[in-house]
Amino acid sequence: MQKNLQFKGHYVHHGKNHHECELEHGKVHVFANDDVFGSFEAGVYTMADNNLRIPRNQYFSYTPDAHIGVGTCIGTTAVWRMSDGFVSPSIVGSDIGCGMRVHLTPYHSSELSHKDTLKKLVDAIGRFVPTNEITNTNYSDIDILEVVRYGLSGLPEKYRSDQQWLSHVEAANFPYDHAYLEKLPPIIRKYAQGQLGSLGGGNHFIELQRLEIPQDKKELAKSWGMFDGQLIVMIHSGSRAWGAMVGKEHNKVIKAAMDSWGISNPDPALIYAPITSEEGKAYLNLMYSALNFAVANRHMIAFGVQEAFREALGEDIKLPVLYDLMHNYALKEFHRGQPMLVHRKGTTRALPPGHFLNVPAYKETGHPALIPGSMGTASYIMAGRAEGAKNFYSICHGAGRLRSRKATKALVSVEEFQRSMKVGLEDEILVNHDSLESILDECPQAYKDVDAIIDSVVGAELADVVAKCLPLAVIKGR
DNA sequence: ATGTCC
Repeated sequence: MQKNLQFKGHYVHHGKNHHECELEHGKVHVFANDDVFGSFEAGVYTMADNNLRIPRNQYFSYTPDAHIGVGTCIGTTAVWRMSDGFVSPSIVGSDIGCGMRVHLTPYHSSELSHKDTLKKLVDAIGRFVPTNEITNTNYSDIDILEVVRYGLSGLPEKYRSDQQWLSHVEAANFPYDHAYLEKLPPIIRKYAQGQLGSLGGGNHFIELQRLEIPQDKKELAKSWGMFDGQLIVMIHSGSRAWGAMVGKEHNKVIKAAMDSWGISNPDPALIYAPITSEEGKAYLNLMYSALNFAVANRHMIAFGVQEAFREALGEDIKLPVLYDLMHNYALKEFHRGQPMLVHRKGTTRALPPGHFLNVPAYKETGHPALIPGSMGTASYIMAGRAEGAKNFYSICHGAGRLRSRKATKALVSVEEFQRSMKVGLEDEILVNHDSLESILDECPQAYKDVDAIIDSVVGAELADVVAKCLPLAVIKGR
């Protein structure tokens, strides 16, 4: 048996980068290479054990980017049967529907790599896509109720920007019982109306990136419309105040219900309800409203980016969407012959070629799985493998935070951050902030090494790298 | 993550 300094219990080595750790209340599957596995903090196992106290869990795992979160680690895949299982706002995460989107451009990065051009683009994107908490994007012709009811299909015709706008997304619209919308505080609609198409803060970003495609993936990449050196736009955002409020409200309601049911957990922040309970149903229905908002929000961010390209470059170009998917949600999926509720908190679905859940456009190849790195480091576009079935087709969602925002600010200097962004050098990564101080907690030193995370996933045969995406410029909120 | 805190 291999040694893991952090995990004291018994574990089975299942295959390369796949460990099954026995805890008091069940098992957690960990997908990580030896270095990453050895670096896991002890607290993630306590957290797993608390989660495994939730009755009738069918599967629980960590991707290599796993780290401590509220109630449940970010990097968790947790599965219950629909018939007798549980739904947990804590295992969805606070930013419901948080996810990734990539748009392709017709440009080779060398055409736009001049600093003045990039600066112009960054500046324009900053104006067309607000980032602040209090935003007013002024899409007054969009009915926010239509958006949360029907997702992308609730957007007016004029915002349907390209041929692929509805077909190249993980989910354009989640149907649910709209009567539950009446239970939300009315003020939420006002916030949402002003926030649609805005980026938000924290780890959310828009990046201009350059593709680097491995030799053996050139053909697949070409079939996805990608080429070596291509300039692409990567977007990371979620459901803004709408999802935050849905989560907050139901945390309170379900917490009270747990008390009345006599359910308790060592971690008071871990909240869960039977799927068939009224509280569980209410959360699931409104979670879908947040997923609808999130995908429409990313679509509208991309709309703003396209307007910015048009203004900055003076060309009427199209930026077709490659794909849009989420890494914070609970989805009903059929696995092992029955309907299951698959929670992914900071994990990304990567369906393999031929899988029936793929959208038609990617049925043959599997869909692109979009994995962001930290600021100043590479992001990745992956493709799922059939072997991913062992983890319910979940892979990592990014680099994964290494240290808290507070600890990062105490440890890393602005100068170190500037060096990471190559400030002053020829290949400086442009940022939409005059000073990096206000976003110091987002520096690469705050995150794990994304290359080690990707190596873990590839080694575990969950997915392959189709393209490495190198950052040229980044737009962040604060 | 979040109109970031009752």
